[in-house]
Amino acid sequence: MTKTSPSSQAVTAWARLMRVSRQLVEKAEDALKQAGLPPLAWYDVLHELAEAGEAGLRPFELTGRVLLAQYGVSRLLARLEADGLVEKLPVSDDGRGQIVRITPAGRDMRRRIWGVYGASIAGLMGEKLSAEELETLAGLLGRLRHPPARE
Amino acid sequence: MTKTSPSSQAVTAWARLMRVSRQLVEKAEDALKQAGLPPLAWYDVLHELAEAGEAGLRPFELTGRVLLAQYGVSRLLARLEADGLVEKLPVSDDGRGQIVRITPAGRDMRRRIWGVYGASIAGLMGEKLSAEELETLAGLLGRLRHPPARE
DNA sequence: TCCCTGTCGATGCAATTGCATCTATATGGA
DNA sequence: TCCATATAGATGCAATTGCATCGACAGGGA
Repeated sequence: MTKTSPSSQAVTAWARLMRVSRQLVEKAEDALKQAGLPPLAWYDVLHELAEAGEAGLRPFELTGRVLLAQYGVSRLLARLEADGLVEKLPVSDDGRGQIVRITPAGRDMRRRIWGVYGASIAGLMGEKLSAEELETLAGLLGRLRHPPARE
Repeated sequence: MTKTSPSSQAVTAWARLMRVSRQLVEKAEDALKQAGLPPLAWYDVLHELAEAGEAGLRPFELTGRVLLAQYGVSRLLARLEADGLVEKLPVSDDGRGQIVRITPAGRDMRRRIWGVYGASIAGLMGEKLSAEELETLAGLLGRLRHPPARE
C-alpha cells in the first residue's frame, strides 16, 4: 500500500522541482526563440538521430527516447522532413514502418541549436552549482525516475 | 560574460532535470485525470487563493505566483468562476481590477484534488528519497531559481 | 483640465496539442 | 489458408495555448 499523505520535505522538494524546472525550460526556450531557432523538442529529436548515425531510427524508437507522444513524434518528423532536416526511408522487413535518418542540414541545425542551448545550460546550471553539486543533483533526480530504471 | 559551453556535469544534471520533471508531472496529471479531477494548474490557483483567505487576490498577483501567463490566469479564472469555485469582486480603489476569492465549493475542490495530488507526491517523491535527501534536493533546486531569489 | 503613458484584464485568431480513430501491415493460431 | 488480434504511423477534430492587441481605467506632468 502506498502512503497517501506526503511529508513536508516531499512537498517542498516537489514544489521546487515543479517551479524550477518550468522556469528553466522557459528560459531556454526563450533563448532559442530569440535566436530565431526552433524549440527544444526539435533538438531532442535531432540529437537522438545524430547519435543513431547512418542507421537511423524507427519513429517508435524515438517515441520512447524523447518525451513526446506517438502523434507528436509523427507530426514533428513531418515538419523536420519538410524542412529537409531528416529523411524517411522505407524499411524492407516491415512494410508498415520507416527509417528516419538525419541529413547534413539536420546536423547543421543541431549544431546551431546547441550553440544557444548549451550556453543556456551553462548559464542556468553550470554557473549556479559546482561540479560536485551537479553530480549530487543528478544522482538524486535519477532516483526519482519512472520507471526506477536501468542506469 | 557568460560561459558558452556547459560542463558534462551540467549537461547530465540538466538532462535528468528535464526528463524527470516531465515524467513526474505527467504521472501526477494522469492520476488526477483518472480520478476525474481537474489539472494541476487548477490546484495551484485554488491553493494560492485558499492561502490568501477572505482578502482574496488580484489576478495580477496570481500571475506572479503560479507559473502561468497573464492570459492563462485570465482564462483559468473565468472557468473557475463558471464552475462556482471562485468569485470575482469589484475593487473600490482601482476601477480596472477585481478581487478573486475562493468559495466554499472551491475549498472543497481543493481538498479533493489534494487527496489525489498529495498521494502522488508521496508516492513519487516521499517513497524514493529520505527526508534528508529531499532537503538536499530542495536546497540544490533552490539555488537554480530565476531570479536567484529571496529566501 | 487635458493628454500621454502605463497597467489591468479580456479576447480574436492562429498554432499547437490531445484524443480518438483510421489505414496498412505483421503475426500467430485454427 | 484464413481470420483474429496486435503494432506502426498518420490524421480529423476538438480543446488548449500563445501571441498580439484591445478597451478600460490610473497616474502624472504641462
